[in-house]
Amino acid sequence: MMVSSYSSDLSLNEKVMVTIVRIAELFKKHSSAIFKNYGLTFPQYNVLRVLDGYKNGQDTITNVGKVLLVTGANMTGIAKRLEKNGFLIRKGDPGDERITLLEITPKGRQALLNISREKDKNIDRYFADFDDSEKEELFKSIRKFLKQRELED
Amino acid sequence: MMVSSYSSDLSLNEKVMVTIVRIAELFKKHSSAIFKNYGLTFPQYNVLRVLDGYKNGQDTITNVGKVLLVTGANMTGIAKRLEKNGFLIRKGDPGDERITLLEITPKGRQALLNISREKDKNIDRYFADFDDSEKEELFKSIRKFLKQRELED
DNA sequence: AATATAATATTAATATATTAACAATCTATG
DNA sequence: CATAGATTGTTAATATATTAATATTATATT
Repeated sequence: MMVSSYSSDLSLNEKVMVTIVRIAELFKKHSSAIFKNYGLTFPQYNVLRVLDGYKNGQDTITNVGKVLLVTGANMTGIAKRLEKNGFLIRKGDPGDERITLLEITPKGRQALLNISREKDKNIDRYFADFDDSEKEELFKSIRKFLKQRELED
Repeated sequence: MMVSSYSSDLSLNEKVMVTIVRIAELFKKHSSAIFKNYGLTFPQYNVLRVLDGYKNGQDTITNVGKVLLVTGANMTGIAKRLEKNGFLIRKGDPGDERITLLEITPKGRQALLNISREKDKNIDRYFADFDDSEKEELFKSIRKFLKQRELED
């Protein structure tokens, strides 16, 4: 099987990008498999995670989308499915009738708690061969990487 | 705006994963914007890229899917749309009638050539602040990272 | 040779994602 | 105040993605 022959021409830069995309995809697959047992998909989990970070458990659709890089049209569907399954409720903002507020429910918070341990175990598996200083180094490196590109837009 | 308050509780490990997913998503968005001008989506481009790596420009649906971490059911639709737009053709394998071979067309190869320069320029932007040794270090680090997890399945 | 199992690909149902078009509300400017 | 423009969210069309069910062909086992 010549499965990997095509990658031999890639520049080092492209190899780094391909590897990063691959890690992200593997991570999403593994995480999704965990979340599924609790009735959540990957983006749905992340929406709850953002809401859970606020004391009142609320944020607007637009804000959550900005944090997660999810477009508004896409957020509409994700929020509707989350509401249908009782993980959040949607309510209008009294001060601005254009706005739809999302508020995580107790069921939503509980789901995050239930998922927590398994999720962390999955994450930690990636770091089995890294010591603390290596980890810090890697984080600094990819943060610089991300910042470089985020600022350009 | 308290947009980032939720992330303060994340462990270093989780921060690394979140950052990697974010880089991958940004990269996909930027790449997609380029490919779109040539009539291709991100996964469609990657399928062509795999086929282009073989001298005969051919591979089975299953093999391409394995390389790209795309499920078979998903490959069916992607290949059909690529065929509809003339970037590849589908043909049966004379030796095994279960198999559908994908073969990149001259139009497909030309599209890759046309995209090449812009694609590389986009990639190189991420590395503006990295010298060669830093880059090698980063690559080694994330390769170890990926291998650790790929071997577990 | 007959049949059970495996491999390959497709279809259907549902969720995610993007862009474009739209509707409703808010804000700013004259 | 009136209205032009911006903001917020939804809908529609299309592509991607997963899982489950299915059909077809290959392979293995008896």
